[in-house]
Amino acid sequence: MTPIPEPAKERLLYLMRFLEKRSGGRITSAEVEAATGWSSHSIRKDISCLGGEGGLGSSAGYDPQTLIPAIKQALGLTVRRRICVVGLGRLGSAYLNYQGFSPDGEFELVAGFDTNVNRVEILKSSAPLYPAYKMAEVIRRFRIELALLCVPEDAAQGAAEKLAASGIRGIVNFAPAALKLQGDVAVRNVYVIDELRALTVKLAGNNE
Amino acid sequence: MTPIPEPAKERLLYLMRFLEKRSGGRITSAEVEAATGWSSHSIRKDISCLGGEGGLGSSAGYDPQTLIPAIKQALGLTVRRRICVVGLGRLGSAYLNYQGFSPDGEFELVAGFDTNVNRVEILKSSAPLYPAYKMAEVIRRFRIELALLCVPEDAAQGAAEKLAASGIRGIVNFAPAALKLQGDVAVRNVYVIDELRALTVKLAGNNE
DNA sequence: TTTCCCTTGTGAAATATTTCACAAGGGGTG
DNA sequence: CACCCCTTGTGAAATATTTCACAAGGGAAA
Repeated sequence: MTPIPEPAKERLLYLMRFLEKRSGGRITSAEVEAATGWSSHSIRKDISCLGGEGGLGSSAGYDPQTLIPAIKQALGLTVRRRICVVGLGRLGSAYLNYQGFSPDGEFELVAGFDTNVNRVEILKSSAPLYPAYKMAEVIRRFRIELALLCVPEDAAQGAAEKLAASGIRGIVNFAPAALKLQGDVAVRNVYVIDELRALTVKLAGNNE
Repeated sequence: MTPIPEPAKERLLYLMRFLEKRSGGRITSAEVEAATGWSSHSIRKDISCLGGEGGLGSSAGYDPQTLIPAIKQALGLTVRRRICVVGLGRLGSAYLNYQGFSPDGEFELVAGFDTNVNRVEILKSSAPLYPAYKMAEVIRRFRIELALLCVPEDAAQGAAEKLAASGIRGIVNFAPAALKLQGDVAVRNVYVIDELRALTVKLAGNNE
């Protein structure tokens, strides 16, 4: 089968979230267009990448109950992954207590790390917390695959290297640093200033 | 001049951040390739979109001192914008105290809002806090253009509509909701589960 | 000065992605 | 059943983006 275009993957991810939140029965490409702004053409094309899995049949439109698993399947979101939070400052502890990581969900939060031993002892959390020097050991022991990197900017590169050396497979980087890593560690950068800048770029673009 | 491709804008934004953090003199497209993984060809092409502004001349490579302002200029990042935080839970208060929004920087944080009046009174913050019902008034009075939307999922759509009605121009949405808004409000969605999923998709893609 | 090496800038070719147009098919209604 | 309306699926055309190849030019060294 022809590979799924990169932009289509991003759209399918977003569509999946939209479907998960939405109640109601079958959904048409026109409804998705109204909700997202993408053309109904591209939505149908994206869904057709899933390999004929999508809806059609009894009534018109797609059945979310069928479509969501089809997207997960096509995108490889079928196995559960264990994750950890590195850096337990304001942002890190916000994610530590985030309710979206349920033990029976897609992602299971199994550890938090911080260099500050005090913090590790004082913070309360449903996941166990460890001092940073135990990172490699804990990541290996629990087979943690993904990390939320929430340390300050100047510690980000060092912490990322430690994570990579411990065998982590992917990092969501919240620090404003351009991480440079050996090996095949996937990185997604999330940085609020860049998001604000991107909004500004869109605004400026509208005036042309 | 030919418009800047959308993917190029994202790269330029990232490149700008990289340059801001980097010390040292002129930078070559080869160095950017090593740091980011993009081909040096596309980097040169991106920079050439800036309209001949980039480096060349005295020594080889680009001068960051010239390049950064050129990118800002081309992308329309020249005016300062006032921003606010809506929803002062864990995530919202993390951003309330984020040091990256300096009064003399690109973005100035001038207000925080929450429906919980208690929180508004108790939290300490360098920006003034207001109860949610004053949102429209405060946004208009201070000409706030952008918002960080940090409310819980079920309050997101309502708060976003209120923001839109108050004349906000752009929203960074941290809630797992697909916002649907009238008018020309720009939206960027930031959702940690989607980022984790995107990492998983990359990992799955590597095994093919 | 001349030569060599390393760089950028850019039109053209190769790819990738989106948009389009229309065939095909289900379901309800008369 | 026959018709109509509304939907999806998809090859082909139109665009957009990336990659390539190479001309051009600065700087250092002999």
